[in-house]
Amino acid sequence: MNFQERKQKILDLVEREGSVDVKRLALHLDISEITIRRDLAILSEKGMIYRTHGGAMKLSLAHDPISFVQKSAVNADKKDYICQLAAKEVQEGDVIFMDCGSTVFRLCPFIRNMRIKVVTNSLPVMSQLLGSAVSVNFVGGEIDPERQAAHGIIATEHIRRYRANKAFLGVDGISLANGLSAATEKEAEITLSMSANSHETFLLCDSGKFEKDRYFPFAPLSLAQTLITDQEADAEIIEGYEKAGLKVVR
Amino acid sequence: MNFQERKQKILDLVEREGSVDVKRLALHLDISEITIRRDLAILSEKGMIYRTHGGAMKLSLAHDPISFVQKSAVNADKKDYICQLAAKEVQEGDVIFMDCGSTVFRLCPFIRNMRIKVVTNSLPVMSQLLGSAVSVNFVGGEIDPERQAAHGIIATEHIRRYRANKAFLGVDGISLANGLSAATEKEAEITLSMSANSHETFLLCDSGKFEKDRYFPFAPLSLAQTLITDQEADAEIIEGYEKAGLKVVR
DNA sequence: TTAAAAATGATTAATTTTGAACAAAATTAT
DNA sequence: ATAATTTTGTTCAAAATTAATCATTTTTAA
Repeated sequence: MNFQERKQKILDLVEREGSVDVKRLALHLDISEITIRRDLAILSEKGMIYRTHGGAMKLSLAHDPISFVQKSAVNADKKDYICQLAAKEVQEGDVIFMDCGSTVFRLCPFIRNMRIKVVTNSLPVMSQLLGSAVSVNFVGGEIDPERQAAHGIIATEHIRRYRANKAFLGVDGISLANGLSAATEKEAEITLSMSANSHETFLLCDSGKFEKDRYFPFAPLSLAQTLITDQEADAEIIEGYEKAGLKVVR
Repeated sequence: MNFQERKQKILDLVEREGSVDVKRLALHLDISEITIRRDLAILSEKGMIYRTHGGAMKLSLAHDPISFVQKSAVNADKKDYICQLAAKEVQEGDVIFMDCGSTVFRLCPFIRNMRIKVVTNSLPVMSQLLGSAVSVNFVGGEIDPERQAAHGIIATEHIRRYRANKAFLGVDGISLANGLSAATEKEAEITLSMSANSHETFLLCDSGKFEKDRYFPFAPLSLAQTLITDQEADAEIIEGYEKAGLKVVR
């Protein structure tokens, strides 16, 4: 029994059963487990099956219903709280920008049923909103597979073609001294152009990022009109931001 | 029962019932409660469910997010055959256009490991190629949830910004009398602009579409240089196309 | 036929997943 | 509001799975 034969049988079985495990395959094909593992590794490398611990599955089954899944977010509950507040700011008929931050992503479930237009450079956001009441406009350009989003010249040009009522943007850091900062230039670029082309800018930012500066400071606090955060935010810091002109919602 | 399988069942149940609780899940899936909690935590962090005390809930009442797995296409094996041939035309370093046809989609597995640039307006194509060796450039614009692709003015403008070596395009109908035809104007628009901005145009078209006219004829046969098809194609018809100037590969 | 290369198997170390126990937090009942 | 109950987070250990290494067998090619 050579690899080609085993490959055929494995694929057959995966197709029929949906999932298989190493032990049973080894028994069934009368070959050692290590060889089965090697076979599975090759098949999954080629994108023909999805490798799981102890076996493998059909790709279509393992594929998440949302095909572009956000990497596990920290502070999921804080972010959900923030997004609930943010959703209240959205009205039927709005055209809104949404960037590719993990907080902004969680706004999706709260706006799915509204009749609005969303312009976004985030694949997860798009995939969450597709098939909902929301009309989605995706910003094109080179896709960064890491960030699952479009960036670059073409993307910013695309954004400039549109005019939105509201922009909902994440930031990686915010401080009185240095304003807004991002982990990469590319993200900052998107944030700037979305903000520039929308009437009102909302920052979605959990309190953990307050008074933290990241790699690339790119704008003063005055870029945004409103900061939406969680309830654990420090009162003094908030007061400082308010004095700097930000409306703080929490 | 591994995580992937449990995830399936949990999401299923959440979808059907609207909410679930840890105890029943543990019983039902025959696994400890702590593991269920960990599973729920992961799913909630990914934004797929809403975590509650003692269980989890569906995030939105809207129906399933669209899965990007292309519906099992008709004539799948013919299409795979065609794509195998098409893949031979692709060389390392190429920049290629791929449209949103179901045949073109099946080209993805054959080019995953090549170092090329793909410019596409098709979500399924992008999703298949993300995370592979291929660098993906997605055409922006309004997303048509039905067709899972970007169309419209912005999309065609975006395409015009790029210059590709090769375009791999599907057609819905092809005939000596009326040339190429499409099911919708939007698709035709994309086909035209991709073809116009690439050095060489390949039509991927199974023989079932030969001498069929669809709703919207939009271009002469001479739009393309090469027609790639399957082996069941009628010899006389092919001869006709060849006389009209098409190179036919099968 | 022999040497080289590829595939397979066995062993052990590392990693991942799972479960148990108990303190902390949240919810419910009184 | 307070106590009782439930649920969760955390830490650690056990079990299962995988990766890595090397020896053995099989295949291929000179």
